[in-house]
Amino acid sequence: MLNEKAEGSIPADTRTRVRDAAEELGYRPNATARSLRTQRSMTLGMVSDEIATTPHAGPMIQAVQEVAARHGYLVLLVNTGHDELLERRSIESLTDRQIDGLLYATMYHQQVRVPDLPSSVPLVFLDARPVPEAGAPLVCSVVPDEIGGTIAAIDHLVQAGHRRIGFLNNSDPIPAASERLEGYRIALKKHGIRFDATIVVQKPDRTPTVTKEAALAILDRFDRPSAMFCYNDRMAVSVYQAARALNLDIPRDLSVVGFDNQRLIIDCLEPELTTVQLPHYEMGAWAAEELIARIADPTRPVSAHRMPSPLVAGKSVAPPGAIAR
Amino acid sequence: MLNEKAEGSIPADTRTRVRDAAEELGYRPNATARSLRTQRSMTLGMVSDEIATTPHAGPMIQAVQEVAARHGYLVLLVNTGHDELLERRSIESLTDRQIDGLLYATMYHQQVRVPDLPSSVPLVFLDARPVPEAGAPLVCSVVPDEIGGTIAAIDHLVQAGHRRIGFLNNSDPIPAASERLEGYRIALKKHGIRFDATIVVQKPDRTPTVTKEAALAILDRFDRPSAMFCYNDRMAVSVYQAARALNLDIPRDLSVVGFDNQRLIIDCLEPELTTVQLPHYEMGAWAAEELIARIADPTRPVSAHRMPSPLVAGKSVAPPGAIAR
DNA sequence: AATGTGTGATAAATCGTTTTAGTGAATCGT
DNA sequence: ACGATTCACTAAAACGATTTATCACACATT
Repeated sequence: MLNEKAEGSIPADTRTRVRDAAEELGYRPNATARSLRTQRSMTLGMVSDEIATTPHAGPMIQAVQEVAARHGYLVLLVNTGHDELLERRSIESLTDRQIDGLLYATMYHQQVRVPDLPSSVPLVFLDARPVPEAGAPLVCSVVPDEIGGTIAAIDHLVQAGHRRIGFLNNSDPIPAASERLEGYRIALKKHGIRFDATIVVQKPDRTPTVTKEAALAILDRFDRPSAMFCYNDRMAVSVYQAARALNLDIPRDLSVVGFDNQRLIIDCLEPELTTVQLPHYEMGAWAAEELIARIADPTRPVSAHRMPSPLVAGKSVAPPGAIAR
Repeated sequence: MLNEKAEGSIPADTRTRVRDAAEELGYRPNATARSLRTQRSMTLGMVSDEIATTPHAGPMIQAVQEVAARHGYLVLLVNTGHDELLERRSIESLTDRQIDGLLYATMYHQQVRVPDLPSSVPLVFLDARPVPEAGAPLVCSVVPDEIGGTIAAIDHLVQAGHRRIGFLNNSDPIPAASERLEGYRIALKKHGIRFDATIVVQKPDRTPTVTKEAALAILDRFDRPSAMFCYNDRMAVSVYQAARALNLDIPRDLSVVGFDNQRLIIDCLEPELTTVQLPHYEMGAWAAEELIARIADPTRPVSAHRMPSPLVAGKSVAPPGAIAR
């Protein structure tokens, strides 16, 4: 009676009277009963490996949440750490609650197995890609355009006049690292610059001292690069520290470009770091939109989207000085 | 039949046979139907003002999520920004879904009005306190012990030998700022140190340049303090930058203590910043536990908890040098 | 032996909606 | 004016579990 379906059928004044009365009494339809009857819960499930440890989470969750709200959905959030059992149980728990769709998010660009899930539940990967297995079901995904972002960074440095550009990369076996290396090679080739393995180093992330030593090793040489491209902003911090230790002024003696656009880090750095934006918000929004569209039309073609990663200019890039020519 | 209630009644082998069959068929009880009948959804609602803009969110959400999972609950997360209408609609949407309890979180210690909510739904404030109004309903809350944390910081500095301790505070009208100022006064008094308004300055947060200028103004004087206590780690960054501009070595010429223990920031600073931990994880866990306990027993007495904020020692504190005596 | 008590199994009611079915009246076409 | 179709409205069924009611039967007590 209170729904809009039977449009012309009821006299307008009656309808408004009833509606007013309902308003008056504070009537709210019981969503649980409605879900039970309609088999739709207007709820999206979101599972992710970790939320707290990485600072990327915020914008992604925020975006998913906003898009969901705009379409009348709410988001059930679960983070499972890397506990397989917990993950399985969480997903069961979500499907028990009749979620209309599931977002599977990881906190950095990663390859993951496709979780078991009733095939009736639409699924979208967020900042993750299905590991390419034979017979694995196709599933929608959105990841950052690592290669494009890297090329933008190198282009920017080359345009500033740099030809000798070092790369401090992450050694972990993840797409983010390998694709940025690939982008680096592509960009060098594009500009006719020879790849020099002596100024490319891969170190595990999360050990600032190791990173700093690696940066020192590259920078404390007569043929040091005039610019450093870093896997992320945190590693760029180590480069800043190494540069200071060697009395190199940024950007006069050394240009630096990071990755992530972590404002918290960048605000600590003088001069402000030039970096590449990881489009977490945009990916979250895309994934949520895609999922909701897929709920409406489960047959729509699956797509693997790469979200552009634009350069964010700071003040850490300048033409190379006289020394590093 | 599949529940554990009728314990001794059914022969053991029959029960296991039935259970195995259920397992085999992949039977899962429909949580929606169960909720409808039992009026319990095993779901907690969590609304917060903002998630993405502040980096505190992670540990709080994580803790809530973990505790909830441990008790068999899932968390419906909504963030409303500062949109009153959206907040009201979100809370309605949550109660429509029969949530068993609601966490109302803010991203920094704040006073908030108590949201309207059916009185049957237990409510706990997280990092927020109800604004003290006449006739306002009492509600559980957990906030950081700002005063205790501040005292710990000042004690630490005094123990290192400092007597002239500046304070760079936030000027926003929020409990975090006023209570830290209160803690500062209490700690000084405790150690018999006179309050000197010329080395206490309050500036709005989020404007690093203003903060840096304020720090410069305090430090570029013959009677500059030998130590600075800062409202948060971000402000401490400005102090570091001011100190460098003035050629003051930290900690030799100036000791610094921050607040928040933001690892992302602290990892950027040399030397490592001594700071005070804001117990986000612990508060989240407490709030979730309290909420779940309150669901089980709605009559339990309301409590306003203050979570200890311990000092986290870095390398930015040393005995005062000869100059600043 | 008759009554009362406990027990295990089966049937029915319930939760609050949506959806379908059904009913009588009104409208329409020929 | 009669049969057919539409229409507004009421009643009932369905969603899938839990909870309560019913009932027959065995057992124990007086």
